[in-house]
Amino acid sequence: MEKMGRRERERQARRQEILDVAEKLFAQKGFFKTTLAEIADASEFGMATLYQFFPSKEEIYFTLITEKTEQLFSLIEKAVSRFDSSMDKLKALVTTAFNFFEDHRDFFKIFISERSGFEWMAKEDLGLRINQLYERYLMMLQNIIEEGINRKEIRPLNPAEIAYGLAGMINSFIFQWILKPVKRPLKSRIQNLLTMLFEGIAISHKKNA
Amino acid sequence: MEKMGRRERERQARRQEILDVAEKLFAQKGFFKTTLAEIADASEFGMATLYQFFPSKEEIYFTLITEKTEQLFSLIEKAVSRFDSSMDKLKALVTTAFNFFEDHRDFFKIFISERSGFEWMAKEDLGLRINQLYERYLMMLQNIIEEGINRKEIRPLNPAEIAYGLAGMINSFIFQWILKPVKRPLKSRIQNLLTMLFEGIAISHKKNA
DNA sequence: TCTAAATTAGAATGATTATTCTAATTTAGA
DNA sequence: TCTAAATTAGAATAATCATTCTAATTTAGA
Repeated sequence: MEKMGRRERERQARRQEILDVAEKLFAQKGFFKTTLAEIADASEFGMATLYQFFPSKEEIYFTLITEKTEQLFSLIEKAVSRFDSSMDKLKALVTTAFNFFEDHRDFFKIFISERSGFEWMAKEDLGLRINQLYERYLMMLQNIIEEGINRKEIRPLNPAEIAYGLAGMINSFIFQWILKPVKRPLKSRIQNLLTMLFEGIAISHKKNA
Repeated sequence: MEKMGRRERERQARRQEILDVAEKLFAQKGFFKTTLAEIADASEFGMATLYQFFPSKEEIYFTLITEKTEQLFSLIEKAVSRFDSSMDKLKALVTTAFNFFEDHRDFFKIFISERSGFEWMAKEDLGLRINQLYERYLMMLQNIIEEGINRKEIRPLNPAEIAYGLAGMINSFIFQWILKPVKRPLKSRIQNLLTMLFEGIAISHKKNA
C-alpha cells in the first residue's frame, strides 16, 4: 500500500485536489448547479484532465461522499470499540461525529442534503449506494442500543426507533450549528445532547404510578 | 373570500391540479430532474397554460412548499393551543405532524429534502423564504419548551437545542417510515418518540451522586 | 349565430453544460 | 538532446430544457 513511486503519488495528490475543490463547490451550490467548468477552473485543471480521473460528474460527487463517509465510519467504529458500557459507546459516537463534522463542514452539507434528498433515491446505483452507507450507520447505532438493552443499561424500547431518533438528533444539532454562524464550538453541545438522550427532557414527578 | 364565480372557481381548480401533479413528480424525481414538459404532460395542460398560472418552474415548486407548509403549521398551532401543559402540547404537535405527513408523503419528501438541501440556501429569495418557514417551526417548538421550563415541567436545558433535537427526531422518524414500506402506521410510533423524548433512554440507577 | 377576447396546444428559441475531440505541451528515459 | 508516450488545455459537440411564440380553439355575451 505504501509503495508508490513519485508518479503515482503525484497522481493521487491531483486526484485529491480535484475532490477537495469539488467538495467546496458542491457544498456551496449543490450538485446540479455546480458545473464541471467551475471545478476545472477552481482546480486549475482542464476539462479533459478531470475526465482522466473520473468518468463523470456524478462519479466525482459519489466518490467524494463515499470516501469521506467511510473515513467517518471507521473513526466512529474505532472510537466506539474503546468502551464497554453502552452509554460510553454512544458518547464516543456522538463525540466522534461532532468532531469530524466540525472539521468538515463542507462535507456535512453534502452528506446531509444527499441523505435527505430523495433526488437520487430513485435513480439506480448512486442513490442506492448512498443509502446503503447510511443504513450501515444506523445499524451501528442500533447494535449499540440493542446491546445496551441486553445489559439493562437502556430501556427496552424499539432499538431501531431509538437509532432513528438519535441519528435525527445528531444531524439536527450539526445542521443548526452549521446554519448559524455561531462562535461556540459544536462539541460544547455534546453534553446537552447526551443529557437529553439519556435522561429525557421531562422533570419526573415520581409519577410512575 | 367565498365569493367566486364559476370562472374563478374553475381556474383555482386547475391551478390546484397543476400543483398536485407537480408535487407528485417533484417528490419522485426532485426539482432539477423534473421537467416542465412532464408536468404539462401529466396534468394534461400545454406548456403555455402552466405559464399562465405560474411565472416559472421555481415558483411552482415554491408555491407548493409554502402552501402546504402553512397548512401544516396552522394545524399544529391549532392543535397545540388546545392544551395547557407542555407535555400535552408537545404530544399534540408530534401527533399533528405525524398525521399530516402520513397523509402527505409526497409533500414530506419535498419538505425534508428542501429543508436539508443546501441547494437553494445560497440562492436568494427561494432559499431564504423556505428557511424562514422552518425557523418559524423551530420557534414554535422553542416557545413551548421555554414555557415548559418556566412551568417546571421541563428540565432547564438550552431550549433552542431541545428544539433542534426534537425536530430532528421527528423528521428522522417520518423519514424512515417513508423510506421503508412498512405496514405499521406512522402514528403507532408517536408514543415511543415521546417516551424517548420525555424520559430518555437510560435506565436510571439512582446514580445522581 | 356571431365575434372579439381569452385560453390553449405544441413547436421554435436560446441558453446552458456534460462530454468528447484536437492540437499542443510535457515527461521519461535513452 | 531527442522522441514517443502521456498529459493537458480549451474549443467543438450534442443534448437537454426553461421559456416564448404562433396559430388555433374555445368562450361569453350580444
